[in-house]
Amino acid sequence: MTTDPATTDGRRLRGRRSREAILERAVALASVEGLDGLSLGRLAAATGVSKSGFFAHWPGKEELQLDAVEWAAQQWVDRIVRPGLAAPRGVRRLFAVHEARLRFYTEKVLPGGCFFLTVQAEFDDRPGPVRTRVARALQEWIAFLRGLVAQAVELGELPPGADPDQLAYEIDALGEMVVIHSRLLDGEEAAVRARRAVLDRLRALCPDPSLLPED
Amino acid sequence: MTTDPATTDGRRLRGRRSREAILERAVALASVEGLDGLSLGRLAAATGVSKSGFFAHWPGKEELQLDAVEWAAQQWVDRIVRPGLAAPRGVRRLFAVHEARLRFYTEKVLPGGCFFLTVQAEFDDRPGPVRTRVARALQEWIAFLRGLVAQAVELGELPPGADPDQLAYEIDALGEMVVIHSRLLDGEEAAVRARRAVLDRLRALCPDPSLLPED
DNA sequence: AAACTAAACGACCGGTCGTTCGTGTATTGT
DNA sequence: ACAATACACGAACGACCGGTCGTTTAGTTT
Repeated sequence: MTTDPATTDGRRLRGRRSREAILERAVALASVEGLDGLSLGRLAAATGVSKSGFFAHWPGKEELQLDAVEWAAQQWVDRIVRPGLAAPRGVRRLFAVHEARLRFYTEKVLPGGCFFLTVQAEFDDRPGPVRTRVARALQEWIAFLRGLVAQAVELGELPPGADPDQLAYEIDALGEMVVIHSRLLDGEEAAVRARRAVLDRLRALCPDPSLLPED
Repeated sequence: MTTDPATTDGRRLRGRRSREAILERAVALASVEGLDGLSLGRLAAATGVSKSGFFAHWPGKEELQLDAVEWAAQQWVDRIVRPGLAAPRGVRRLFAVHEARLRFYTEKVLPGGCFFLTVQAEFDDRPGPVRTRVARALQEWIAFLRGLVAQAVELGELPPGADPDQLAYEIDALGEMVVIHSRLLDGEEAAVRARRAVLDRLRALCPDPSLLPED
């Protein structure tokens, strides 16, 4: 039987619910205005709670920001990493992850397009715990991509000379800039170009052309 | 003889000087904190003028922001476009522009790395005159890159099938993301990878390998 | 039913924001 | 010499910021 008060106590349950609702809204709003641009007053209005109610969950704004990064990272894993892992190891998985990311953008899951782009640009020059946490998230994402490339090399689906760090950078850069280009100029064309770029790059390297779509 | 009061009147001269000094500092500070994150109070302290002194030059903050974008665009032309035009037409000019941009980042001309990355991420979801102006700047930059690609195609230095829009997107994305990667994780490695990526891409397309460096 | 506890509230704090206003001070034209 | 002009200033404004306070509401325990 479950006797953990955190799951049986109705008060704490209610608290956890609103905590999660707040974090979800915070990530969505921060994808537009940034974690610092987001004000507690407006976040309160958007979630329907009072401003002072926040301080029952977090001692200050910075702790809320850190939890928002955590929440966004989890969302990224759920929406991009995990679906990608459904594809078979090698270049197909690598490309599936890239496509999952592009889908994340074109489906407009977040109103601002990408939480991490906004927050990375916001905090890359502002030392502190938030920057540290954001840097770790980027580092883990790049390490994940690098691992997928290395796996593809081991499987012989990419040539032994392929540099995992190099390819991971290229795939990330081509994917991330879709957000800015699509929102500021093209609409959907940027995602098509980011897909095309990575697809051509991988097809040029992969000895087995049947592993990747032609277009 | 010059009788234009704007250049002979010592008062207006002094005004223009401080106006330009303010804009230069504004662009530098906005590359770190963004155009909205930048406060007039701190900008005043950084330039040594009083906060109220701004309103002798601009009716409000938004007009200052618009002029800052203009100033940054001019700086971009001076530092990246014009030096690139010194190279001979074709793939060499295209690559020279890319390298000039990477140099702009690695030389830390702006304390935040790139004014436009910060401001694009800040305003891509905020309608208004600033967003419009920023979008135009990006559009002009992409059009410039596209023109360089088209020119290289005409010269036979890139195959007729090369898509200028596609290549312009790739080169911009690979270059821009250097800012985030270098500041958040790698240091200088991101610039090396961005250079390598574009160089390999162009060398793979260019029929004359002598036009581009080997490494 | 009384005692306790977690969550959420409204009112308010000091501080900073962008902006306005009245004044001072050089430099200019007459 | 003396207004007129252009720039810059200090003081102050209302709005909003993150954060604190004492209190109320809802759920649990005994």
